[in-house]
Amino acid sequence: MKVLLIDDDIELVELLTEYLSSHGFSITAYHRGDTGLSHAQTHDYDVILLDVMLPGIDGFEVLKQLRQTKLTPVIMLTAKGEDFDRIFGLELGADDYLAKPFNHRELLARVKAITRRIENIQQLANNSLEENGIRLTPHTREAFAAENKIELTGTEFEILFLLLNNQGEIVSKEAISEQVLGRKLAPFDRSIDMHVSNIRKKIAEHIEQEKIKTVRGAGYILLGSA
Amino acid sequence: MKVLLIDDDIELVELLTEYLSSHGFSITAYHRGDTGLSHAQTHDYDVILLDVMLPGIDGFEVLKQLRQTKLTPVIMLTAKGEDFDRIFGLELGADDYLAKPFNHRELLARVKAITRRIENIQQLANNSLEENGIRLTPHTREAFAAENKIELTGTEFEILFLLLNNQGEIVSKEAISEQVLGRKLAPFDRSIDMHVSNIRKKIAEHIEQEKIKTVRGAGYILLGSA
DNA sequence: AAAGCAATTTACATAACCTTTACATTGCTT
DNA sequence: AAGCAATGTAAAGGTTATGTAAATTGCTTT
Repeated sequence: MKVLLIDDDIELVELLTEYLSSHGFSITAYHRGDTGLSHAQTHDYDVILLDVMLPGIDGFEVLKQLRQTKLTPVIMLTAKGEDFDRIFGLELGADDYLAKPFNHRELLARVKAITRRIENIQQLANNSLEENGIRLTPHTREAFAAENKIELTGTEFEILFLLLNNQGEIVSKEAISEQVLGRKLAPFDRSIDMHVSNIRKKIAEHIEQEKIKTVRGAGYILLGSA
Repeated sequence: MKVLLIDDDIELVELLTEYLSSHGFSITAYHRGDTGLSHAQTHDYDVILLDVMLPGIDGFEVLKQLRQTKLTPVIMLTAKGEDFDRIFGLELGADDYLAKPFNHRELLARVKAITRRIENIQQLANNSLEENGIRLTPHTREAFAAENKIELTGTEFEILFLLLNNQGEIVSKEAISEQVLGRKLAPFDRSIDMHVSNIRKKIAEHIEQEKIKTVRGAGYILLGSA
């Protein structure tokens, strides 16, 4: 994870660099608005930490110009006692703010939250739910096993989707019947067994290890990655 | 811009509806988590404002379930004094949060900030769309398949246009009926099937590969480049 | 009113696919 | 080991959605 830090407080920059580095981030720092901006415009970061009060051009202006070309998430940092216009920041496209002096742990939490959110959005933009070699994209109803496309029928897709959403947990046949087939499970209804059998067959063409485990008397489980 | 508001505070809902309406948004409101969720899952909004404390199911659960199928940006609203786990909300895929009581201008700024960001992301995604051999010019209503002009009727053009704008995604017959034909899809209405059949025939004169795929029980999908 | 189109409906063929049946197998209990 | 219930699955059956030619309707133009 790459973080760009634009702040003229040398001491703070050093502290943060050390702290974030020790948590697995790689940090690049600039101390002026103008130079920081041109660097940000030409390089890709996962998050930018941007001080409001900066030599060169101020943080708001940096954000405004940056937003004309980049969507990189920005957390704005405000100096102690500084009168910060949060609404203005939001309108310019800031993603979060933090008032100095701030707790390092809180900064870390926010950076992580933002990077995770970006990941989530990208994942959702691909529309995929990926786990242990099984990937489903609800939007297009496509399914992949170990990156090989498999053709599932509507019901098969829904069942696998349900299992994937409850990965590692037992899903009862009753639940599958009600949620996917839309009816109560009748005593000798073997329909779900058949669907599961067919799904397994299709997955097995690409993945050797059995993914859908039967829990006798209880239901089915989609095994987790471990 | 369409906003879905899920909040059980009737008074707040009325105030917000009035305020946001006056700024050009159209508002739909639900007062329970369960009903709000099922509506959100089946309709498209630009932003969802979601209260955390809700009758039915709580806001976190609504968000979690919604995120399984929809990308709609969500701003979470927290009641006064409520202990809100912000990081948890972000992890579930919330896009922002706001503590009550909040300033209306701030809410508006955040809604606008989010819709703008989403637009940007969508724009970026569209720019990377590859050519798939189908080209429509809405202005002159001309259609081309592999650069050969094809003659489409008005309805055919509209349907193909809709599919193209949702390239790679399933478009249901219901959606086509409502958006193109301007009426609800009736039980034995085969009109859309015929239009699709005719469009396919015309495309097939110039492109061998089937472009419009049927997803049984779900709708049609215009395939991307691959 | 006839002609010309486009949209829709009808009618039937076909394909997809869900379910049932039937029998084999597994796993648990006694 | 026997017995029983649950599960696996191939094959058959039946239902529903879809494809499409052809007829019909509806609208506009001539």
